[in-house]
Amino acid sequence: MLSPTAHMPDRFPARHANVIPIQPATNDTESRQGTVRCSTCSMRSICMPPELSAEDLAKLDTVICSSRSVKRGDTLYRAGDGFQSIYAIRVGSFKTVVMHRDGREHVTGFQIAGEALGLDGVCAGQHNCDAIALEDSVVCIIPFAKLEVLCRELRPMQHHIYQMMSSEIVRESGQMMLLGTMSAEQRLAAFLLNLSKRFKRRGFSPAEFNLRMTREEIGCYLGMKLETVSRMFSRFQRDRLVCANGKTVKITDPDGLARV
Amino acid sequence: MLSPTAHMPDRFPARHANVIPIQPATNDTESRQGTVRCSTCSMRSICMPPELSAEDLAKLDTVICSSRSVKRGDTLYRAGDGFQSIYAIRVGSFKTVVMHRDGREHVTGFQIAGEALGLDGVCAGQHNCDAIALEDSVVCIIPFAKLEVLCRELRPMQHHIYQMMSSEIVRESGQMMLLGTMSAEQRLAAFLLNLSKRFKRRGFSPAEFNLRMTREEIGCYLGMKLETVSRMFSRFQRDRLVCANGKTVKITDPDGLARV
DNA sequence: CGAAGTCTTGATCGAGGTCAAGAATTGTGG
DNA sequence: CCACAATTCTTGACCTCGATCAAGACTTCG
Repeated sequence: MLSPTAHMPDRFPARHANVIPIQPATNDTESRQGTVRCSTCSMRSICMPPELSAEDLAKLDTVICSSRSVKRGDTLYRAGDGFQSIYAIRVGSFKTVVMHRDGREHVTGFQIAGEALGLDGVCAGQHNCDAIALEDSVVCIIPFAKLEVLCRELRPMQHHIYQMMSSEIVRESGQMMLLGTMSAEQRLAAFLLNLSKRFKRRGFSPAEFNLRMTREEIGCYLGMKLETVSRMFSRFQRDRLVCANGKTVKITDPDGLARV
Repeated sequence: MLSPTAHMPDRFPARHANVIPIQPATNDTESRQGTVRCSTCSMRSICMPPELSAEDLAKLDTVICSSRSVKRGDTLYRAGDGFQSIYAIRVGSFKTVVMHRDGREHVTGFQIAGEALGLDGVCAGQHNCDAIALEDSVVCIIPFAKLEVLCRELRPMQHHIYQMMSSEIVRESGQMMLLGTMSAEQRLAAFLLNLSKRFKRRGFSPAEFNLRMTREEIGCYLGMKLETVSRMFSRFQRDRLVCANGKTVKITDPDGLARV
């Protein structure tokens, strides 16, 4: 584990996050959002295990007590940055990007409100990818060292973190299958249905939503070129499966889309 | 049924170092109820965190105390099987395969001695893929519920499990990048160099080793057809980067391979 | 030994990449 | 508010890498 004195990359203002000592609430100098409380957060049913008692939640509030705003296009963290915290998205959305030394980029995921960021950093003590906001966003900062302490006390939290990491492993397996075996058409269909499902889970319309990412970013996630993404959208439109107008997408025939 | 001793598959000539099963120091005669001891296992430096005390190891021995033999071609677990344990490979190697309902298969990983299997099961309480032995193998059985208890007591173990899961996330990110952005030639080169590195880590020759998987399995892992795998091997041979003879591979120009 | 599985190589084809041009959308400053 | 520049998106024409089909060689094993 990195020592608490591990230096902060200078592109991050030093007041950020993890250097804040073990002190509850009031001190979040860097947050533009004020105090964060899991105990009263509307996203809790998505972020946290259901079986936490009021007492457990109080403990949680001492660990997760600061947030951070990230403007569209800005990075939450970059590959190589020292790892101190994981993040839960409160508002907005992100993409995670890994880069090969030759400059080749690949989008490994899109994350929306209620989802976690940064789990890849535990492994080597430094982040493995860039996390970039697709729109103005707010994240809860979860200092990982403190979380580990908490997880030794609260069995449900411990299990929940294992589940979160395992889910990410399973998600990536599915994405590998998509990239390894599906046609461009099938990939885009799977992508849209997956987004739809996640929006639905959060109480939004599964049928109509706004894409926060460009065709190029979608392509980079699905392993194809932006022109191909555009062509597949046109094909779906022609086949009356979706009605796509720029970033606005309306899924008119989800079953048909699933059968592609 | 289960063979009492892990034997070396005789189809592999003995002159290749890594063919010799990576034998733990203890003589473990058998499956399932055979005694396994992390405290005296030669793989421990690969499987476990270094900072465990003798006392910690004794605790570990109460959790990880049985092993299981899996014959070539047999499954350790299947997608859908209830999740109870994770596994550490003592001897041999495996592939993990996810299947789409339409029958499409994708190999998500190859695991060799010292590596873990089954972490994908935590998420939904059931395994997400099939784990199939590529050769006669032996795994340590690690009951996950007991491991969780242990991790609440032993900080280094707790952190180690987080690291293992995070490593898997990072590994899969890299594989997604490979599948999403690289040419067939680059994929095979990256695959061979990755295997080489893992063998080296275990004290075997990084330059010469035996593939335990078929061209088809490699292709299914790298998102290409077996014919393409074969063609790429021939191309590397022509360019004097590797000397491939069926399953025997000798990397003659690792730098050249990395530059592909 | 023969059968089944695995590997190599050639010939051909097509999905998706590349290049190009123009349309639509978004953002910015006056 | 509009004008205009910068992104982003769509569509067409063409080309390439890797898939597909096919045949034969080699390996493994009962």
